[in-house]
Amino acid sequence: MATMHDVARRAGVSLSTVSYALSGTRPVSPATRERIEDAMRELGYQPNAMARSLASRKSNVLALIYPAMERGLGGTVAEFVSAAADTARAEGHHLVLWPFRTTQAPEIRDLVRQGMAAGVLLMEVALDDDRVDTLQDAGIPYTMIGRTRDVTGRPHVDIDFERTTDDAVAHLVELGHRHIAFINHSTESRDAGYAPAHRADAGYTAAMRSRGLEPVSMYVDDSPHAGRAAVARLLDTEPRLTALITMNEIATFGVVAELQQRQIAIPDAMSILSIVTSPGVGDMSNPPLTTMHSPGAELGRLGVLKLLSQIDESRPGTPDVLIPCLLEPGRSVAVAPGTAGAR
Amino acid sequence: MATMHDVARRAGVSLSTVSYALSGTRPVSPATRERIEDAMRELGYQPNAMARSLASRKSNVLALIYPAMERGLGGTVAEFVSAAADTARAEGHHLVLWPFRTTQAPEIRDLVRQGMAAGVLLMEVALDDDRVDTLQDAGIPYTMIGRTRDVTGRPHVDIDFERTTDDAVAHLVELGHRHIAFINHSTESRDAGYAPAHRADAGYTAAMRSRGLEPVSMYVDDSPHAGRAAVARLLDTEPRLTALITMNEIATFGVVAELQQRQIAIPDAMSILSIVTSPGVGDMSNPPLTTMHSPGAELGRLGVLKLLSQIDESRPGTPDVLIPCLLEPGRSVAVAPGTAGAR
DNA sequence: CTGTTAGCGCGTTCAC
DNA sequence: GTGAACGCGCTAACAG
Repeated sequence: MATMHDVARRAGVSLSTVSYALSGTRPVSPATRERIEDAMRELGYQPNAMARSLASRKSNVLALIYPAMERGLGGTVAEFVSAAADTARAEGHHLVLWPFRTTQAPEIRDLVRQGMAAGVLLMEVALDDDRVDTLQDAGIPYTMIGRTRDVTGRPHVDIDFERTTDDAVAHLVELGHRHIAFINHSTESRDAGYAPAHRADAGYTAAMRSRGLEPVSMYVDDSPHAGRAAVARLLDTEPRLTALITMNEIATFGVVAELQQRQIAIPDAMSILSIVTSPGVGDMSNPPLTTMHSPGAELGRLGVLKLLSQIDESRPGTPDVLIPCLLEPGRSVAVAPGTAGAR
Repeated sequence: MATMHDVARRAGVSLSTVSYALSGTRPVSPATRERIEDAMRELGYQPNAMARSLASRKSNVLALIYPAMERGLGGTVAEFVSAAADTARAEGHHLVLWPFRTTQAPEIRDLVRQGMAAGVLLMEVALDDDRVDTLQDAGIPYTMIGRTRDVTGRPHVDIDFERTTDDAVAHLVELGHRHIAFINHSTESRDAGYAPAHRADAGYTAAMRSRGLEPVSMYVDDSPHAGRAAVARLLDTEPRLTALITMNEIATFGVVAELQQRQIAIPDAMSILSIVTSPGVGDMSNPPLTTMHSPGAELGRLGVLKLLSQIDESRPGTPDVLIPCLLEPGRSVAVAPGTAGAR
């Protein structure tokens, strides 16, 4: 491994000149700059990241904590990670994932204190999350992807679940639907304080009530079988149902299968609107589902920028932001049966 | 942030003594050791990882490259990551994930050269994989989780697809099945050189032929809908079918749904054996699927140990290893219809 | 068993 | 525009 010293000698300049040529902190004449660059190329020089961050007292690593390794990374998270990594790179940083469980807040804190990262991106934030408190107390730069119950003074970017569920209900109501059920994640996730389940439920309920409609919301396990069972129960208790909003990809597979088996036509007899989905899931069903797609990439980008603004005081601050999911028409939503004409 | 210097002063010892007390490289008397530990505690001392690896010329970071961010992480990978992280920690290292696409081999190489990691774990290795060549040429310690076409001199741990498929066929044949089809991943994945698709297909085919049976293997997209279509086609072309081996979790959902819709009883009329699955997927169907579970955790552990042995010459070498998936009985496999009595 | 000291590779303040 | 020199926090000889 060639060092800066080697480059300097080969280029016939001083060590610091090489440093300046590299960082651009100080003007360097085009001639010497070229000589330096040649030397670097010839030697295959790579600056030593450790020495650099030791001397500069700053790291260019951003750590993304993704705790739900047990369940794996969903498509939404994948989009998020890709965008976050690209943004970090564009800003001269490196995004790395640290596979820590939610209970490992102290480990996360210590790693940052050891200089392993300049700041932390927290995913899968629960309504009450120890990690947030720990990082806040330690004065470590962080940004939540998601939100705790109370967000005052806590930098975050998140999906706007309230707006998304309201948009979903509004879309269906415009098409004449009056009896719309909501299929959420499992009761276990709700009880564990899984924020999306809470916020979406609250949003859906409010959206229905505000339109004078009766909410029917269900918590369903993430499995096709549970999805089928949920449909069976719903049709039983609410026969007038004409539309379903689902926020549970795996269960939605079962929902579709059960409806098909019962010869309930999608979308003519039953509309399905799958919200907070990852890319591609809509096309995995037949007919392709109408979805509201998570703003994963946008959140990744904004999350990184927000974190960088926490780390580097000189950067412009970025606002906390909530982004709704965007409607992607498929063929699983139609005018409510019995509704006159088009919308 | 307190430094070692601060600790030394507070404990009334020399700086190097603190270093030795920390690393254990040299004996330190219990008395002074205690004083040092007290001082560290009182100051909330955290060793600076950058300075340490700069001085020692070694990093304690292991990078796991996971390229399939496009598709997200499956459950198998999640098991792998958890075990790998735990093993790394137990060995005094840190596992971090680097989200790089397969085309970014040079970036990976450069990051290691910059000292950002001591070695690299490669996942989703294709039959022909640029990353492997790049790392090998650069002399960077690495271990494949998976295998290229040619594995001579290329450290790896992987699923034993040949053995797994043979075990699967053997299990079904013992139960009297003679007409057994195989549902693989998509043709696209195969054409992209996705190694599991190739190896499992070859293994299944050989396993059938060696028993005088006719292989019927299909490449199916990873979607419930494609799974349903595959079943329809299979029943059409091979009506004597009594068992299916699937290596495609999402498609399997559709397979089950289609069979149910056609009133083909699982497992009485059709056995389903889902191989290379992640934990929990078996229970997501009804009846719960009989599966052959990927040795994710074991691969994670062995992969890390193997990488460490590449990094540290003084460690005992570990052999390349192939581990078959393990049968986990569910209720989707039974004696072939028409088979007299039990096995 | 402990202390002293010379680097590790680079950033950065000073003088020139 | 350039170079010399010091220090970032720590490891690892080298001396006792």
